[in-house]
Order: sequence, then structure tokens, then C-alpha cells
Amino acid sequence: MQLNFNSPKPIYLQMVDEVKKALARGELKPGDKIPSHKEQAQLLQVNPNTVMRAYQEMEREGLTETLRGQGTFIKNDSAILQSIRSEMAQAAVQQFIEDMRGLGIEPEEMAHMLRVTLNKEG
Amino acid sequence: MQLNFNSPKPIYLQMVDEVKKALARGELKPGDKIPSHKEQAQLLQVNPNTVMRAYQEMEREGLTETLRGQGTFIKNDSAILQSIRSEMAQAAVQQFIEDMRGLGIEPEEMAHMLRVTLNKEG
Amino acid sequence: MQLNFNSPKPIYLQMVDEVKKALARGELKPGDKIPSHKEQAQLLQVNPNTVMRAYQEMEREGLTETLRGQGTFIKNDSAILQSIRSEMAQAAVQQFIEDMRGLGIEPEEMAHMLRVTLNKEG
Amino acid sequence: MQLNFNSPKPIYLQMVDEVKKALARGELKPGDKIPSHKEQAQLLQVNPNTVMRAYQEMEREGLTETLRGQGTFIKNDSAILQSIRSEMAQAAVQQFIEDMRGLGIEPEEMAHMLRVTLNKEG
DNA sequence: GTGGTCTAGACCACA
DNA sequence: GTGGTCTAGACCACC
Repeated sequence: MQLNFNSPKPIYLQMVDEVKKALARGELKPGDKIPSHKEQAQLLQVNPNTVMRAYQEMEREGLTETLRGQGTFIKNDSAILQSIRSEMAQAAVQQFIEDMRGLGIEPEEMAHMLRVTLNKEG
Repeated sequence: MQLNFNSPKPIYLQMVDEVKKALARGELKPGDKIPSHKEQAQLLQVNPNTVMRAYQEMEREGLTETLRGQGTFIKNDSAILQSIRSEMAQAAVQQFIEDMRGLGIEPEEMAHMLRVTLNKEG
Repeated sequence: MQLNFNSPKPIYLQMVDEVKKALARGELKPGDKIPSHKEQAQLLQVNPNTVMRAYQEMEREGLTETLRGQGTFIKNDSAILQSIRSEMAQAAVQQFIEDMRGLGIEPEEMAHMLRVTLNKEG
Repeated sequence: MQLNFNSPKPIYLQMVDEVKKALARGELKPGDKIPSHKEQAQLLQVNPNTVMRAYQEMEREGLTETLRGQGTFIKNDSAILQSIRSEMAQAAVQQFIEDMRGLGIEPEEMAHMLRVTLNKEG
């Protein structure tokens, strides 16, 4: 889990996104236990309260489920879960197109630049 | 000029970016006068201090220059100006690739999704 | 016995209340044996420690008594027992009135709403 | 605004309820500004962070709306707002009936006890 | 001054 | 040990 402490985006929201991405990538699966907030806090060198906040946000969004004294788990009965990957991907595509349009770049050039950069980086 | 008041990105930085984008699009040209901070504040429904700060930032970056009593103008002798478009475009591409990689999406599918969405939206 | 695991009210106190209610309803009588904490824990899917704590609390309140090696029993010589029903009922009435007053609802309307809901539910 | 610091119900949720009740009573109206979290914290002798949490919860529920640097206001375009009073009243009635049923008390006696208590208290 | 994030550390109920 | 609330106080962006 990678956090950017200089980003204006709050850490706890970055953490929510990281979990969503891990789900999209298939690294996290429904039913999986995620580390306790205290453990996670040590791993990420972050305050336990910050982790708690991220976890509560995830629960509010229906991503996880909490069992008193047992831990926090990825929900498996949620429709959200199925669609996370495509939704987040679609959002990224939209953002990209919007950014490029804002710079006055035409669709063909968008595709071109993408191809070039992908080739360069292998 | 579009601002997102709920974004974690500071409004004054959003304003700087909007000016850069207008330059990239060719809507603003070297030598153009930009509105006084009071005018701009009314236009955008934003506190004059915020506009001031955005203008200071632009000046600091060498994007604009202020002529006493005459207003703020887009500089034309700046090397930055030439490269704004390609730099911002490259940043958008990088961001897009990073986002998609984070979701475990392969290069071919990135290009595919981009094409599909561009076609859908005309 | 119904427990709400998401209520802020501690589970062991919910259990005490449930026993009191069963007494009020006449489902439990003085002298009745209540299940061992292990049995009860399995029945309610609750940690045995939690049941223990509920039992301790009941004993502290003079509701039950424990006979070594024989189990826990509802006491019958307790003055508390006689008044449980009316006390809890009175508390419920008070709570109701307070809640409704908090909403700015007048006594007549309280009675009216109660009647309507009771009729609707048969 | 009355808080019960000994209640198992978290203070920040009590605060949300108090605001809802004030709305139901008509003491708070759409568009009204509520005290800043720091001011409120002093008034209630509570930590500012606790107030913040209550305010954020209200915003999440669509009760209020926040304007950066200006304060927190009761929303006026929310359907929720219209129905708060009846919803909360209905919830109180349901709770009352459930409590009384739990004690084995019949509908007629519920109404009777309510009437008696209301008369006693004037 | 106003909303908002983060840290640090205490304390509680439950497993 | 695990979730969860509360306090105290720093720091930031914006009004």
C-alpha cells in the first residue's frame, strides 16, 4: 500500500482507494481479513486513528464489514464489489480525456501519446 | 474557468492550472491581460485573497508579470510557456497509466478502453 | 433472546435486560435455572466472557443466585423481582414521553399516534 | 442542546440527534447557520474534534451543507428534512410498543399507562 | 475565524 | 488484541 504524504488528498482517502485498487487487481478477495487498524498503522507509519477513519469510510461505502473484537473483513455480498474495477477504470479514462481536452488535444493525439508513452516505458 | 470546491486540491492551485490550460489551448496568449484579482474574484465567486494567491503563484513560476498600475499580463519571454502544453499532457498520460496499472489493467486494454470511450462520446 | 450487536449498549447489559423482560413476561419464574454461561454463549453466538459478565451483573443486582456446582437460579426472595415489571414499564413510558417532547409533540398527539400504530399492527 | 456523557451512545451521535430534534421542533430551519465546531465545542464543553465528527456525520446524512471557510448550514433542498419529524416520532412509537410488548404488556395497558403518566406530570 | 487532517495517547467493551 | 470514542493540540487552506 503506497501513500503519498505530500498529496493534498487526505491519507485516509488514499487508503480507501488503495484497498479498492487491491480489490480491482484481485489481490484482496471477499471475505479476506484486513490488518487491524493498529497493525496497519505500524506498517504504514501512520497514526492508528487515521487508519480507523479509513476503515470507517470503507464500511460506510459498503466495502467492508466489521465484527466486534474480531476485525474488519471485505464484504462479499455487495454489488459494489463486482463493479469496482470497471467503475474506477472508467473514471480514470474520463479524467484523462477531460484533462487532455482541457489542453486542447484532439482524440487522435490522445491515443497517439498514450501509445508512445506505453512503448517508451515497455 | 471551472473550480471544484470540494476537491482536496487548493483552489488557488486549481486556478493556476486553469490558466496554464487556457495557454495550452491557445485561448490565452503572451501579452494578454488577465482580469484584476477583484474582477476575477467576483467572476469565480471566490475570495479576493484566493485570487491574489493564485496570481502570486503564477508570477513566482514566471508565467505572468505585473506592471504597476496596469495589471497582470501573460509573460512572453518565458521558456516555461513553450513547454506547458507538452508537459501537462505528458503528466496526464502518466497519471492515466499509473491509475490503470493500479487497477491491474494491461496496456492493450488501456488503449482499448480509451478508444471505446472516445467513440461513444463522439 | 434478541441482541443487537451494533447497539452502543453493551451486550452484557442487553442480556441482563432480556432476562428482566422474560421475568416481567412471566416466562422466567423465581427458582428457574438459567443456562450455564457456556451453553448460553453457544446459543447466543457470544463470547463466554460476555455471558459471565452478564451473570455477574445480575447477581450483583440481586436478581439471581449461584449455587456451587448446580448453576445459576432466579432468586425468589428479592424485593426487586416484584417491581421489575412496573419499573421497566415506567421507564419505557418516560423514555417515550421524553422522545416525543424532544420532537415538540404534544401529549394528545402522543396518545393519538400510539393508538393509530397499535390499530395498524393489530 | 443536552448531552448525556454517561450514556453508552456516542456523544457525536447524540449531537446529530439533537440537531434532528431541533429541526423537528422547528427551532432550526433550512438555511440556518449552526455554530462553528470550535464555538459549539466551548458551549457544550466538548472537544472540537467530537463536534467535527458530529457535523461530518450530519453532512453525510444530507442534513447539512458546508461552505469552505464560511460555516455549516442546514440544507434546504433535502427531502429528508421534510420527513424527519414524522420518521423520528414513528420510530419512538415503535420503540415504545416493542419495549412494552417485551414486558408482556397489552395495548390497552400501554395507552392507559401513558395517559396516567401524562396526567401526573401535567 | 472556519472547515478539515493528522498525531499522540487515554480509556472502554468485547473476543 | 480488536473495534471504537474522546481529548488535546498542531498545522493547513480558505474567508
